[in-house]
Amino acid sequence: MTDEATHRRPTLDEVAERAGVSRTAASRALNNAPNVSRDKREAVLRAIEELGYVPNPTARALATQQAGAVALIISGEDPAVLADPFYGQVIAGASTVLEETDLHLVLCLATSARGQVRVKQLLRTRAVDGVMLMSLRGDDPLTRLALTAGVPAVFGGKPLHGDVPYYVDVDNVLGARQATEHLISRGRTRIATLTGPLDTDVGRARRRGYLEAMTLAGLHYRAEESGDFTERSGIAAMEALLARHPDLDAVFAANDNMAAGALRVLDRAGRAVPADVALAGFDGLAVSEITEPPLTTVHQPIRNIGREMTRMLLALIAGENPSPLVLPTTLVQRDST
Amino acid sequence: MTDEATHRRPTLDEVAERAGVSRTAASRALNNAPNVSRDKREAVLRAIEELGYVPNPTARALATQQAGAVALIISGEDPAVLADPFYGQVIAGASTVLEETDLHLVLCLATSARGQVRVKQLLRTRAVDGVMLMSLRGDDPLTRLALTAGVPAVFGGKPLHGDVPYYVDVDNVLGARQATEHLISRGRTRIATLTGPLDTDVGRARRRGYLEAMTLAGLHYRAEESGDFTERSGIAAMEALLARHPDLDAVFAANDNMAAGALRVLDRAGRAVPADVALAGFDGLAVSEITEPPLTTVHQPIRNIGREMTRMLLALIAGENPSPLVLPTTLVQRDST
DNA sequence: TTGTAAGCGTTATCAT
DNA sequence: ATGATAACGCTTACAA
Repeated sequence: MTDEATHRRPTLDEVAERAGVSRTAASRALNNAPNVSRDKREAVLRAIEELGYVPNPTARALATQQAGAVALIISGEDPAVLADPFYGQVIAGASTVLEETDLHLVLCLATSARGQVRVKQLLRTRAVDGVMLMSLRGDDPLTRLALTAGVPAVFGGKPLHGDVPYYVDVDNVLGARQATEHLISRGRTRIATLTGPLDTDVGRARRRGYLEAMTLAGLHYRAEESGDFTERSGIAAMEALLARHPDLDAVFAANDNMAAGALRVLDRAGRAVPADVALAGFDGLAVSEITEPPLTTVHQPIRNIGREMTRMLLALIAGENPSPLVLPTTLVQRDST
Repeated sequence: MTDEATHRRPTLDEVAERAGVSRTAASRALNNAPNVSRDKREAVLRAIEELGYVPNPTARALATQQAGAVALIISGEDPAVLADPFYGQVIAGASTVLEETDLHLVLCLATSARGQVRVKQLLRTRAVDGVMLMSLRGDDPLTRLALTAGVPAVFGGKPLHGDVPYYVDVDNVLGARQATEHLISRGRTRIATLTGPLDTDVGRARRRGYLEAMTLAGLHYRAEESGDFTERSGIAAMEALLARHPDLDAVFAANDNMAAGALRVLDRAGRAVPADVALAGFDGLAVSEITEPPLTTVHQPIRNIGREMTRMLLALIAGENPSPLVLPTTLVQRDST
């Protein structure tokens, strides 16, 4: 009603006084506890209304020893990781779940030395009630830190080293195997792969899926280059691959960004896709639909990953003991194969 | 050192006791205030070290009346807006600035009814020391709310209605005009435009730039369809455009996502780009590089927008009175024109 | 059902 | 320089 910009905000004491009750009663009414009489409660609510009272979250947090927030921690080489629309989806998924609670989402990029330090502080000071971590490298000190910080932690994708009790992942091995088997079913035999970073579980798992499929099919052809999931790295890796293995007739890229990069290289090299070289990616990002030709890819339910990570964290905070989750992937065939 | 998971954390009182000083002295040493003797300070720091003390941010926040966090509020139709890599860049920019402070970043999606309510509460309860708002629609109630909440607020892009004192924007009119003039310089005369949402400033501004260029060049051709900055909407809009104005020879799309969609439609319709139809976008997102042909686009320094918004907010919080900022754009010519 | 009083862990004030 | 003492605004035993 009135301009609240300059007005000092009323406290619960003032509400209580106005309602003619004790502060305790006011608090009870505010948090609709059972043990308040009808009339007192109404008096309090009226006073709250009249005074425009809003509770002070910080004071409440101090009293209840709950921060009222959870953090999403994104590790990685540099802040540019966020350019990958992947994270936007995860965040969106997390948000929709948090909306139903009274928890806020704190976003932390642990992508620089300074950022790592800040995350460390976040954990040590227990400034949040729980954390979700993504994109940890094999030797990321954050893994151990998160596990010993005494704060509920769930991981998005298993870290490479160290067993973590709570995580949400997709079956990367199976997905990659299916993509490779699909390429094989299209009659390809000289199938190469563009791997992700081999110091991450996801990078290794997708490579393993490729190898499994090749082995199971009795194919002995092997050709690989690794990248870091960016399109740029896909370009470099594909160039190297083409130089070293000019006879390849198919490529399984560990994600869509790298596949998009590979596509450009193949294009420039005059290799028709899929006629000369069949190409499959992983993720099911928007980019896979807009390339020419659109990419066959292994779709993973990214939004769900964010949702499920958050649900798991909430369960953990509530004192439950949720089981790790492995979400399914689905092969989406498009014109690149 | 010890497993802190179960151990109760020491308080400042305990530090003081251990150091044999008053809590006041301990507090002073902790925040390295000037008025502490050398030996007392050292004793305190030693005690802090030995006890593994970390200050409680909530208690500090209550005492100092500062939340220790700022919020980035993203409005929009649905949570899918985050799929746009645009926001990832803004977030990355904001993070790099916040890393140098002791402020956390709270991310809020005001994309659902529930989300709007939560943002409202965030503002009313003053749970953060300042807010940055993006993607507000013309009639977005958040605009007024943010301005009257008594919390420092900076806007990313001017809201359509209502003058806001603090914002970071790019010169959308000029950028769009340059893109259109570029198309004209390539000999095109029947230039159409795919606009953004016309209830946003950015949507209208880019349309205006198009109109200005056409008028200045004495071109009377007019053709437009509007979308919502998604690739999907670009497809629909381009289809409509092509149906109604089959004679067009160039298109200025209000952003790269829509341009990418338009490209697909043109492709399917057998219109060669740029031979038959020249196509330009806006943003300079990664997508503009990977289409075939790559897109001519108006590049805006997205990362900087996040950085500058944050800097402006910090200045505001510090009690300064920063000036609004309009960042420059640059035309990047690629093969689509 | 009600209220008193004791926290929660800091910082800020004000004498000394 | 120093240290009581009082905020900060809420929750929660505990007693009545």
